[in-house]
Amino acid sequence: MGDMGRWQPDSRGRLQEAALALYSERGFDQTTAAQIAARAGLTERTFFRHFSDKREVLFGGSALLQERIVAGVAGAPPADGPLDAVGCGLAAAAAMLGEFRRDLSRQRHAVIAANPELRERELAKLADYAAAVATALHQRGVGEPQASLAAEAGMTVLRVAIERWSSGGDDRDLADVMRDSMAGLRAVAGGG
Amino acid sequence: MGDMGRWQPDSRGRLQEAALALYSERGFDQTTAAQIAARAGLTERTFFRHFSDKREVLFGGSALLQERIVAGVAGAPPADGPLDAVGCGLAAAAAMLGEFRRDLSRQRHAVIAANPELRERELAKLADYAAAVATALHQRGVGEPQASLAAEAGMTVLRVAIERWSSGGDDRDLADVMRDSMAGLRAVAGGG
DNA sequence: TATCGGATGTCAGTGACTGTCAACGCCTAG
DNA sequence: CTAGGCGTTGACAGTCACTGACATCCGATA
Repeated sequence: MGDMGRWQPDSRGRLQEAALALYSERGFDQTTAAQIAARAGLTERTFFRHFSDKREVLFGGSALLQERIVAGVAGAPPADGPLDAVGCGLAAAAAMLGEFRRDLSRQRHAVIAANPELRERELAKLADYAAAVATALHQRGVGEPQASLAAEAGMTVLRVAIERWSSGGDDRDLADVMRDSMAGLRAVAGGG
Repeated sequence: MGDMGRWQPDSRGRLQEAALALYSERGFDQTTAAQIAARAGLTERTFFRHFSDKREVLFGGSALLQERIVAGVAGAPPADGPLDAVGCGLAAAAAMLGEFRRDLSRQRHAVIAANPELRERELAKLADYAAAVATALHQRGVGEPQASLAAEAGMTVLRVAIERWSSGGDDRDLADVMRDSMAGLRAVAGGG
């Protein structure tokens, strides 16, 4: 099922590493797919077999992250309201992102922040998460537009928290930053 | 200053019309920039002089819309809280979008909804609005992360409202739909 | 050993986008 | 009325993202 290469193992992983390195060194625009492939000991054609486009190579873990978030929402206490349930999903996300090496997270975040096309793709991923979370809320009996609003608001919290954690000076655990951001949203939205 | 063409007038407008028509008929992927230009009586090279890429031709009014939103926020009553101020910006947006021919709005929305790349671009525009709104809130004395959260939450409301208004069965005024969505967010976020 | 299947390499092609330069039309100075 | 400046457009060549088709290679299995 995995992807153990026949020649050198883990072609996909090597491509991801090479891409992050080159995007950091030369910038996204100045890096060609052929260069990434060459650095990984492969050909351009093989790069596009593993990743649908040049941006996607930076978002390899997004499907897994989405699963975790949805699982967190689905596993929230039944008595929780929509936004509390989304908060459980965010906690799951924070746990998963916390496992990763923080220097790599920052490097990746810096590359994405430096390029408009990559920011677009990241927003699209967050929108995908929001759609999946809204579906999970529907299964908890939440109707529309509450489900969509809670899901999208949750992704707003995720985005703001990751921004503060990853490029700002906030050195606490991501989970803490995220709880703070959620509280901030509640204060702004509830207090008027 | 304007763009009154030397040959036929309004090259830019003709390109926008041609693009919307072709994207509707054949789909975004199946339309080439050369085809759009030909339909407008111009060349491919001229298309890319007016629009930075194939998607941007559908977002010609976004800069103006952003100005209106920011003006709405800046002009909100000083006593209003952050989210109320953002609500004033949304009202300005609804007013401007309401001036447009509704059939064209729906056609444009359908084209965008049908294509992932165009959805990405629309999300990017909304993120731009959010950044501008956050800046406007800063000038009202709102700090971080309240400004970013209120701004992003407001764009969430805008997105959900436009979705309901433009492709859903909600036939009321956009301004009404938007007020409802804002109330929904407050209920979800405030009530838990 | 024969062969099958998945991953890779090779090659040719389309189309988005860019740089460069020439041609054109309008406007203004003389 | 003419000459020259200036902004818009056309023509052309080039790079690179991405795709389809086909050959090839490796490891596993009968």
